[in-house]
Amino acid sequence: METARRTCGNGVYRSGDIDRQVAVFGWVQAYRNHGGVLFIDVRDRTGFVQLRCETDRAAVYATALTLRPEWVVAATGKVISRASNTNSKIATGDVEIEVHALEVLSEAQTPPFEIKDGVNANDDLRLQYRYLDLRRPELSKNFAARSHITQLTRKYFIEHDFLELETPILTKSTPEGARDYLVPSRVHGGQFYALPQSPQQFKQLFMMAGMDRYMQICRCFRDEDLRADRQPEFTQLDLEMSFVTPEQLYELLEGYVAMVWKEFLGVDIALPVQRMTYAQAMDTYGCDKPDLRFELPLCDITETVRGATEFRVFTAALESGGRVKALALPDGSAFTRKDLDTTLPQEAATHGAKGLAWARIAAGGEWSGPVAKALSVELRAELAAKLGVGDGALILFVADKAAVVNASLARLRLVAAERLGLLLKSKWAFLWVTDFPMFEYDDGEKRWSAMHHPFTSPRPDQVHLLDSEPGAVLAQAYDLVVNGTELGGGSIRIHRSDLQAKVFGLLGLSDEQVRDKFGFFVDALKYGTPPHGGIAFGLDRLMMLLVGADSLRDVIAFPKTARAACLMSQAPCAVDERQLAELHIAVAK
RNA sequence: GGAGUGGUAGUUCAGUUGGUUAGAACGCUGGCCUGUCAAGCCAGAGGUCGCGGGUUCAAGUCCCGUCCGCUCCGCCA
Repeated sequence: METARRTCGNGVYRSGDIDRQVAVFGWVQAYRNHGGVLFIDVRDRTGFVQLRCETDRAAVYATALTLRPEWVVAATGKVISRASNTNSKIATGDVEIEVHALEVLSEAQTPPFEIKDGVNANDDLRLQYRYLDLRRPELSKNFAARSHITQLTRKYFIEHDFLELETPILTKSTPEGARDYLVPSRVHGGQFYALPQSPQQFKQLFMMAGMDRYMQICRCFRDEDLRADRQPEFTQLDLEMSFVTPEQLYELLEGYVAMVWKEFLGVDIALPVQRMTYAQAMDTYGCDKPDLRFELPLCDITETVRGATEFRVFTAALESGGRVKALALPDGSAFTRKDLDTTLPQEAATHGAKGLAWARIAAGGEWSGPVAKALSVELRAELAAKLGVGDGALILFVADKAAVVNASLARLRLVAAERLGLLLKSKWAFLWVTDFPMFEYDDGEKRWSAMHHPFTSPRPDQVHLLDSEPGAVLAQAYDLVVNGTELGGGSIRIHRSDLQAKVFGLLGLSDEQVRDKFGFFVDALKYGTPPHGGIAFGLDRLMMLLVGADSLRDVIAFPKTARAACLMSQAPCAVDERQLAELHIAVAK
């Protein structure tokens, strides 16, 4: 029977199949023995169907009695109606297979956890037995979805005249950016390749080569610490176009996400997507990827409180050049005294805030809370008006350096939204964040570093500021944010070698470093480079959003742990001396 | 590098102020059962309380160290 032809997926049998002679293959998900009749649910990735084995077929019944969960079986028989015993909770619940022959193809040890949805096994156990976890329908459906999305993606961009092109995995380590994963060269002792953090330079070289429109679904590697939405290797939808403006890119990519949301979720996205500058986002929401499924804006009250209160927390922050911002919740009743004294300050503290001040406005306009008594009646009225809140409101204040104020209030905004039930998975808020600064100052290294990457073009109207005021220069860079997740980011690139040289100089790279690290690239720029730009989408994060996963591990088939290990294969691991010797490597003890 | 949190049966968990033989559910094994579909009923087996050290008459429980999972900060152009 191993050679019999499978009729179809187990989850697709319906009443229209009744009386068909069929062959069913799959894993035993459950068996229910009623003495004279025995039911077996046989699963594959399409679902499961119920086999019915009866004592009057002695060989079938004898085999059925031996079955255990996760054994692999083959059965032939006839699709029959369940008559009065249909089960509407199951897709195949109208029918069952009357088994005429049954064969065990593989026995299975008892698995370390049950293979069914809603399983609560520990993450480490699930990762160790990933191949078993992947049998669970709620996980395997994510990978069918992923396949669907990659096909839709290729189709969309090929239809828009893109070429799908490949770039090297063994490439060159560059300064700037994330820590590289290095690969030692056997042939060139003491030298190393780097795995790509992204194909950035190669895709620009494709533009210089006249490829015009490039796309790739490619793996990228960054040796940095992990998060729920960050793995050391991840998949990017990588794009680059010649002779393109940001407006054209927005239009193309809005078309892409609209197509994906429509095809996969049946959801119509309102186009065009809302836009906001980086400066607006930081001012209003305290972060560069605001979740706009809900409002709850932050309000800068620095100038309102300056000179108007003796409240030490505020005055101390002002004296050292800091800011005071407020997050006003029109209805604060969801927050207890314990939240205000403990939970919320702890959240704020993870982002550097030394404390959290708060005030409630009771019915009748009476203010209470630790801050209230330090605020005059006039100031209270002014704040309430500025924040647009009245009776029942809760106001959270953070006073500190601007970066701390923004980060901690942005965090509290999300905590509050979660508590208030505003993080709806059925709601989609798309946003382009534009006009990022070119550079941010690296206090540790005492130099400017590129906010996006060193190939990002300044806005044409900003070039003249490069010499005088690099911190103020705005870039032609943009991020696409969905429900507070940075889904993708890109920029118009520098296509003139003199401008590129200037930017490298501002980043503190010497001519020698530029020649050594980017020599081929700056040479290429001199041979007729078209204006070009592009974007990269995090495909894994896109999948997280589409399937509603809370972790990248649910959309990456064989993911790594928070310490970048694979619990299944036990990578990374030591290698033997002989391998190291070939690579001219000695491990420091 | 830092902070938080978790680790007890195959699995998920409970385990009080340190005190008798560490429990439950599911799973597993055996038996019964002809309409279940989270099948049901009966019986049974199953424990290095992550690991190491310490305090104590006595440690799953307290202390110190360490390993591993998860979340977050730093980091991630």
